Amino acid sequence: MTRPALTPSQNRVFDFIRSHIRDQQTPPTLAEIGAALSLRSTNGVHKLVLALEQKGYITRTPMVSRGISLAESDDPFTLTEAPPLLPIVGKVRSDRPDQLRRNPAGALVVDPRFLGRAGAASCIIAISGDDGMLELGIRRSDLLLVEETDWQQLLNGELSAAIIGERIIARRFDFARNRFHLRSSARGYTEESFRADSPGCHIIGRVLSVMRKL
Amino acid sequence: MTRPALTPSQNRVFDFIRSHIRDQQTPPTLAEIGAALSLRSTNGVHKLVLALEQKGYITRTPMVSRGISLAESDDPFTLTEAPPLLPIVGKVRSDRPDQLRRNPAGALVVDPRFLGRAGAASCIIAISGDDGMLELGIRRSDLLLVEETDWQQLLNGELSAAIIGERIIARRFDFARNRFHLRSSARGYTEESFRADSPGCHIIGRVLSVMRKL
DNA sequence: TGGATTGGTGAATGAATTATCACCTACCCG
DNA sequence: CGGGTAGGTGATAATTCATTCACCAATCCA
Repeated sequence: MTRPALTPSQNRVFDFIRSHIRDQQTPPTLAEIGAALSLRSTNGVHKLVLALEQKGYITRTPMVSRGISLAESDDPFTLTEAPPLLPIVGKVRSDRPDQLRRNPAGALVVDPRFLGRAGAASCIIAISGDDGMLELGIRRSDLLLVEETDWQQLLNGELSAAIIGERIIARRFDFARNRFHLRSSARGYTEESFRADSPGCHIIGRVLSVMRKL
Repeated sequence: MTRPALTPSQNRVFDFIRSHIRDQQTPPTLAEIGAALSLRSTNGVHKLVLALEQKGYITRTPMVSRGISLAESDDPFTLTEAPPLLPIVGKVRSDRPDQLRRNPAGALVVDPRFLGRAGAASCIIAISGDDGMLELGIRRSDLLLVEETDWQQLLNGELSAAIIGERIIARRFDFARNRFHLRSSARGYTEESFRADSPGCHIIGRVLSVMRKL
């Protein structure tokens, strides 16, 4: 990270930007920077900011107000890339799968490694509604990290999350003769199967991780 | 902090604002909020944001782009403060418990809620070495979030993590007649017991959470 | 039934903000 | 001296963004 040294003026601008983000929770506008350094013209600021960008101290988004962000690697503030914050799904019904992200019951910070190759945007946290996968160590009210996918993407035998009625459950997924077969691995649970277009069953995606607070 | 409850729509907006600030380091514009919630008009967003302000969830600066900030009281903690990064314990031996944090095999970001009342400084991530707590949904190689405590602090029956030899296991803890009794909940595992000062067994603390990447 | 609340669409207006142009000053350096 | 670089003023164009108005639909409740 050997970036070119900053001139005194550039240093003042950079310091101001950094503290503004920390204190105000938002980057400054060019005019605000100018006011802080007693500059009458935003153009002077513009050039200084441009220099900061070229030297790799900040990143800018063109034509966006306050489109300044600190370059990675700078200070503890941006140093750790913000870990994913996934929505926890609330009440849903199998016939309204579009409502999955509608009423999040909150959000959960997860380690990015739990996502595997999946993007954070396609992942949600669902709460297991039964003990049907007990042998696999998944219990009622466990937190399931689910990658949303079409059921067409699932391989037979993959661990999937599905909405049955108003309950979200984890099951092994199999597709055959136009029907889903949801296999449990716990004694006392029988296999359930649904027509692929049944409103009583919606496949959310594949289960990537399980978490539980004791 | 008894603020009026939020409607589902307001909740979605609030969550989006919070995560936007969190990972973009800048509050969203009305248009950005609208895009995220699939609203065509910024006016709808404007009204929702207005409601959030009136209910005391956010503060706004008029006529300022991105002039939204989270109201105090919405725990500035989880927001500003980076989520806990806990060390993952590497190889250890029961007779050298002081080496627990010596050679961490990495670190894991966890949601602060998994810690319960425990401080992040006293918590570590250990890897379960067997299936002795299968009935509880804990399996070999699961990640255990353990609060380090003296065994004297543990209540009988609490779920604890212990080092036996070179393996870390989760067990129910009981103390009687100067001996630890580590009870398994899985068939095929028998209770083990150790003298309180046995070098073959070290109690790490209590297990607060379990996580597993599939 | 009728009104209040909430959440929308769509469009228009103006303030806020960024980008850019012309031109100036000071300083360092070959 | 001449030229390059950094930093500045001032003005203006271009775009983003917040605000506001008119109107609509669903829901809840008296």
